[in-house]
Parts: sequence; C-alpha cells; structure tokens
Amino acid sequence: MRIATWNVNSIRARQPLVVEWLKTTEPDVLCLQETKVVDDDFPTEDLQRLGYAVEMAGQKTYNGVAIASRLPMSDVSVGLHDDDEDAEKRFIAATIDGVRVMTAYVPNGKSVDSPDFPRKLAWLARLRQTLDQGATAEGDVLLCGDFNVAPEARDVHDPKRLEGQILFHPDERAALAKVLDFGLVDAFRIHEEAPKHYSWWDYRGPMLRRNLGLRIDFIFLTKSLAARSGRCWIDKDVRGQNKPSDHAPVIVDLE
DNA sequence: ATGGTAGGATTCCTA
Repeated sequence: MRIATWNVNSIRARQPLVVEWLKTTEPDVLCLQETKVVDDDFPTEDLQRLGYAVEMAGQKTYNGVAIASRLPMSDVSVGLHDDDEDAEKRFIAATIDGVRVMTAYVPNGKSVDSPDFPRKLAWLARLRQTLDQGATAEGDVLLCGDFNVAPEARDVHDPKRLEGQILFHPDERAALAKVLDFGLVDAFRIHEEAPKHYSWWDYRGPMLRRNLGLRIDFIFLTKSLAARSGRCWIDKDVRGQNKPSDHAPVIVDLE
C-alpha cells in the first residue's frame, strides 16, 4: 500500500497539479492539508474520476483536511477528541485496509511570542490525548501531515539561526516528541540519516533555488507498520513545477 | 536590518 501526505495550500488552486501527480505517483491513499475550501466546493469529481473516494473536513478560507483513497474507507472520524463544534478543521482519520490512517494540520503558531504559540503546544498535547483515547501503539496506526515543527537540527537549513524561532523552538520539539512517545517512528528516518532533506520551502526569496527549507511534513508509523515500511521519500520535484504548493508530498510504501 | 510570495476574501489575514 502506497500512502502519501501533502499540504496543498488550497486544493482548488492546486487541482491540476494534484491530478497530474496522482496519475504519475499512483498512491492508494493521499492525505491532504490546507484544502481551504468548504466540502461542497471541493473538486471531488476530479479525484473520483481517478478512482479515489474522498472524506473531508473543510472550512472557508483556512485549514481543511481530507483523505482520498482508492481502497475502501471506514470509521471516518473528524476532529480531536475534545474539539468544540466550531473548532478549526485540522484532523481527520479513517481505517483503510486495516490501517488506522490519521492526518493532521498542526497550527503554525505565527511566532513564539504570539498567543497562537501556546495554542499550538496545547493542540499537540490534545493530539497525543486523541491517540491515547482512540488507538493503541500495538495496532497498525499511521499518523501523517503538516506538523509545523522541525524535530532536529538536521531537519532545518540553518539550525543556529533558526533555534528558538517558530517551527524550531525547543517547546514545540518537546510537544512533538510527546506525540511520538505514543509509540511512533518517523518513516523517512528509517532509511535516511542525512541532512538537507526538506518538505517545505518559503515562497519568498530564493529559498527553493538554494534548498533553504525545513522538514516539517511527516509520516509516523507504529512498530508493526514500521516493520512493513519500504521506501519513504519526499517528492521535491513537484515543488519546482508550475504553480506549486510551498510543501512537497511525502510518500511511503508499506509491504 | 525584518525584506520577499502565494491564496483567499476584501483592504487584510495567514502562512
């Protein structure tokens, strides 16, 4: 089973690129973040034409997540365990071929001195609680998405300058580590130790051209799935195509 | 010394 995650930064703006990418990459499952659209305006038919059903949790203008799958989906669940009715749409889960697939769009936090920063930390703590309440580390659980945190120095292009800034602050690294303490491993790091692999490059300036990015998009696996993981890679090429998202897809093959 | 671009809804917010 091939599973991918991609922050598309608007599914409507990215629709041609996503369709072409699905045709060439042929994942069984594509988890999407920042769809930025209400469910009625999601380009569902364009994905159905390629054989994918879509489960979504959308909202106007911001956020929005979805799971597109060409294998049957069951037990769809939207939101964190204690989300209010009007909570931002940042989390959706479904069971696919025995795997509990969860995808998250973690709050960015804006800056470390913003009120959004403690809210980001609290959201990650609530994500851990959602895992504890709805899954077990002994099961086949895959948690993927845009986590807006780079876990290690090798995941950022300038760790000295970026240390303590948003996306690379010790408090958010600790909050992410607590999520992983549920019993998850980073699929990309199973087979790749090297630095300079990133999943996001700012649109502004020469960031992509100089490969000045951050690795903030992940596929996390429980032990049983990690044992089944083949290749895991970041499709950087699609970041350089016409009208790209600022994020690249991350893909894993499970045996 | 704090730029720059992109998307979406409306002269600004978020990333």
